[in-house]
Amino acid sequence: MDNEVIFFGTHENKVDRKGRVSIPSLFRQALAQESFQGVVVYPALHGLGLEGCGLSHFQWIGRHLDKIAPFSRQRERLTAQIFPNARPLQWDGTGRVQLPADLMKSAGIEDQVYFCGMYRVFRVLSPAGHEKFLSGNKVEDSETLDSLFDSIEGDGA
Amino acid sequence: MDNEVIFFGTHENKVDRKGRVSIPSLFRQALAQESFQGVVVYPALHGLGLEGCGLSHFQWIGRHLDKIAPFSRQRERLTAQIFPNARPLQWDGTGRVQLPADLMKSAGIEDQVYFCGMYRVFRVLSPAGHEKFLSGNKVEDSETLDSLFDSIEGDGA
DNA sequence: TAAATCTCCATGATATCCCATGTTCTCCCA
DNA sequence: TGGGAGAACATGGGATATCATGGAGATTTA
Repeated sequence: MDNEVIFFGTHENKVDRKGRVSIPSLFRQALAQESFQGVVVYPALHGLGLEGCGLSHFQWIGRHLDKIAPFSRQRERLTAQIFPNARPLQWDGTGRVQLPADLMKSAGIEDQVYFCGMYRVFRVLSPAGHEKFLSGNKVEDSETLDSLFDSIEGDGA
Repeated sequence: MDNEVIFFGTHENKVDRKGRVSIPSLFRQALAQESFQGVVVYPALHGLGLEGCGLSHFQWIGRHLDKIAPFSRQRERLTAQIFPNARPLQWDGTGRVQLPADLMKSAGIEDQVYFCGMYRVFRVLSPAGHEKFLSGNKVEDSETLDSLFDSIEGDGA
């Protein structure tokens, strides 16, 4: 697949006093061929900041939930974490969206955010959250990273 | 396969004061039939300089991630190692890309780089990094080299 | 009517495009 | 085999476009 949506890089942007923030141009380009010209944002599952993606990937997340037993506790918890607080945010002519106040508050975001490309999704973090994000995901030595990769099954190709 | 992307050789190029650098012509030729006319660059996993490849090889890395449970901590950590620091760099009409300042800094690159073809990927190294790269990968005795080669399985053909 | 949201325009910084130059490499012919 | 013409390549610099950002005014919502 060619025009796969992939989010790259770390982008530091400002939130103005109205709560507006520019979606990084690279992210908008990645989402260019989506029918919905905007992003879906929700509190990150691992508890740090917000997560966002295009609408079609958000729908894909929903389909994953369908695989979980319908009345299980796990399904309820995942669903409850994502959907009630998720918002579709359409960007304006200059590529900005309005961050809802409650999401900003829950992520501790004030006047500065980091957008971290995370493959099919991206993170939106306050400066402090970004620090935690970096230290929390640090891999101590390259051996560990290799072994993490090695634990993935090969594709036999 | 004919049009397999393989990177050969070592190429020494300059970084101009705007942060631009020519992608070696051989590398561009190798990537000629990729849909994205550029390279994806990220900090090398073994901690020395930058690594780069074509978009399709990078997507192949992504497909490895797709095998991991989508909401798992392991997936998050692996993704966080690569994507926030990866950038797609499209070359211009003269074959140059703009190296992002943060990547240059992390690799200690200033005004000169070495491109080292490494089969499916390539390295981008500062002069000092290139020195370390050479000495770090030196094989002390032929016994060791033999055992490295012996560890490769034949294809039975 | 007040508050919030959206649209539009201005601006500085940055990245990209475009053209020019010198060097090296390749090819061709004497 | 030597030399010269031409092409390909790396590189420099100025012009142009894009991007993030701030603010004024219009529109909507409660």
